[in-house]
Amino acid sequence: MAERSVRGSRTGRPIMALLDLIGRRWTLRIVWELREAALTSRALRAACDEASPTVLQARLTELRAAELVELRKGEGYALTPLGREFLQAFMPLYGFADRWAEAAGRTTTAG
Amino acid sequence: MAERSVRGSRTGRPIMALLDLIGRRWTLRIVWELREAALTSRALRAACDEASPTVLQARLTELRAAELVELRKGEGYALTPLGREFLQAFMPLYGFADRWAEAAGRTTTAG
DNA sequence: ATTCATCGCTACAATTTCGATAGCAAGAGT
DNA sequence: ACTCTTGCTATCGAAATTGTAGCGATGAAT
Repeated sequence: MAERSVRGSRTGRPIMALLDLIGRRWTLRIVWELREAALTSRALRAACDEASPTVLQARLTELRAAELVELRKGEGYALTPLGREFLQAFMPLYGFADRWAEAAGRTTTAG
Repeated sequence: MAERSVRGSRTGRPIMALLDLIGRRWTLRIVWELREAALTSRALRAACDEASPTVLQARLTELRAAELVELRKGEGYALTPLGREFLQAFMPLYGFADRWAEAAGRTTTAG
């Protein structure tokens, strides 16, 4: 089977492709900001701390090719069913983030 | 509380810090390659498709600061308990990757 | 003690990517 | 036609990544 257009990691294992896709700036953030509702490109930009449209557009193109995000006429960008499935699989990390901030934050940064 | 040294996303929410940490090239890959056993810096490099030691070292420093990875004398790099907890929270995405390759691969790439 | 291999790690230049700003073409409403 | 918003592109300086070479330290064998 042909490989998705992801950089490096030519092992063919899906996890590598996924690791590569989400291991880019703003990719995860974009998915995260779309978790509740569809956002127009500008609303999304605002949600992402006014990140430059250059990168945002590049990431959105990648996410659309990956079928995690789609552009709906009159609504803006939204998660596809597959995208929502991804988000669901990602959620445990949201919970971990809190425990991590609690544990690591206590010892590394000032408490 | 002082913020972890993560780029951007000054919201203070742990998830943003985590999103930012793992949204960098090779970060997730490194954690992934350490999932089973400790690896020396060179073994890790080999596992990561001979990625340049410059980035690897930078990511390892970040991961050590985040207390997800530690350097053990005579063993090399290994996941900390917190790192293993992270990996556990990440595992659902491993399962998703397969479904994703199945679903998206069928429509985007040749099938 | 000297050789040798391996370890974690760094220097450096070239390339790639990102960031910030400005602006375009298309569509809807007036 | 005018205005406003939307998705998207252009440009260029700044920053990150890549690729290669090599450092000092450590441990084992001679």
